[in-house]
Amino acid sequence: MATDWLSESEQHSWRNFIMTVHDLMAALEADLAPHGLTMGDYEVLVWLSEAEQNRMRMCDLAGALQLSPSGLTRRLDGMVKNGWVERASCESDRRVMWAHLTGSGLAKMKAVAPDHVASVRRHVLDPLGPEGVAQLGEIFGNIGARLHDAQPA
Amino acid sequence: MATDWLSESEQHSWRNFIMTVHDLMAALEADLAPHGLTMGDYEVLVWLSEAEQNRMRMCDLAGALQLSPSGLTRRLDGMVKNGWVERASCESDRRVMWAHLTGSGLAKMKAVAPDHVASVRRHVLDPLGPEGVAQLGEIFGNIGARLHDAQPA
DNA sequence: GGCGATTGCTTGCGGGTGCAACTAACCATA
DNA sequence: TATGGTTAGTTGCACCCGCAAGCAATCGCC
Repeated sequence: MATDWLSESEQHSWRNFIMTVHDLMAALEADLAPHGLTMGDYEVLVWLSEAEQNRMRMCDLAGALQLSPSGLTRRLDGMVKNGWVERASCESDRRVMWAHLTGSGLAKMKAVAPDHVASVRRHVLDPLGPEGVAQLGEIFGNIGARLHDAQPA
Repeated sequence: MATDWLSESEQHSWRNFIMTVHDLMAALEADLAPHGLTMGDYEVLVWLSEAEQNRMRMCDLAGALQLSPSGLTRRLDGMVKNGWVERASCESDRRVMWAHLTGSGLAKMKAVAPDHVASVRRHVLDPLGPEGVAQLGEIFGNIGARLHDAQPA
């Protein structure tokens, strides 16, 4: 039966996906490394730069980054040390810590973004073309929809 | 210019991909966890079970798993401790260590595979349908081809 | 045959992450 | 107001991983 194992073409697609994702992430990390940051750092910069007043609550940021609370604490430690982010306590709820993008962090973001965008273009968007990019979005939209349907139940 | 940043649709596709991959891997890991192994462990079982005489040289296995030599050493440590894999020295080249799948490891593989296959079907193949699966393979084939073209140069 | 270069694997070390436990603060209800 | 439950964030611990160093064995070339 087709349900007990994968057909040859299914297996080909699946393994292609699994192995290429690994290489792709490594390539993106490698392109970002000369700038002194990781993909994780970059995503912090992106989210904070797009946030109102360039700041987010730790818990919201952790959710956005798909990171555990402790994971975010440690990641921010590094970014604070680099001067890209500041912690600020919240007046209205003293449990909350704001992660606030500094001017230096915003400058870093603007300096690095073009390179990273070019990297994504080179490794992903250009090889796929507009049609492939649309398919990529649709495919992972479908997978994500199924995932989020099942989980919160 | 379109080359300095991503269009809205490009950004949508890209973020959808990045975030869903994270959730997808977490879901696959979670489905595998009750069996007492990780995706990494499972992949070792797959490669060794498909290998000639159920064994591979460490360096070849590391390449197959996209793992550094030290990473493989540690992963095998765990699998040896669980009795799924044995190390065996090679007669013809005494630098080489064979990673050899034990009977217990093969049994584990056969016991777990149907569940994992079902997990992949549920989270990926079913939501996409045959056409989507083919697109998935093509997309990452294209990305992978571009990656491997550039690197070895 | 011999010696430098290469290959295969392991170990030390540091970085990144999640889980569980903990503290602090907020909230809801009596 | 008092108390139990919830939420936000940090810290301790363990795990996984890659890099660099080290060691052993093999290969290549004189």
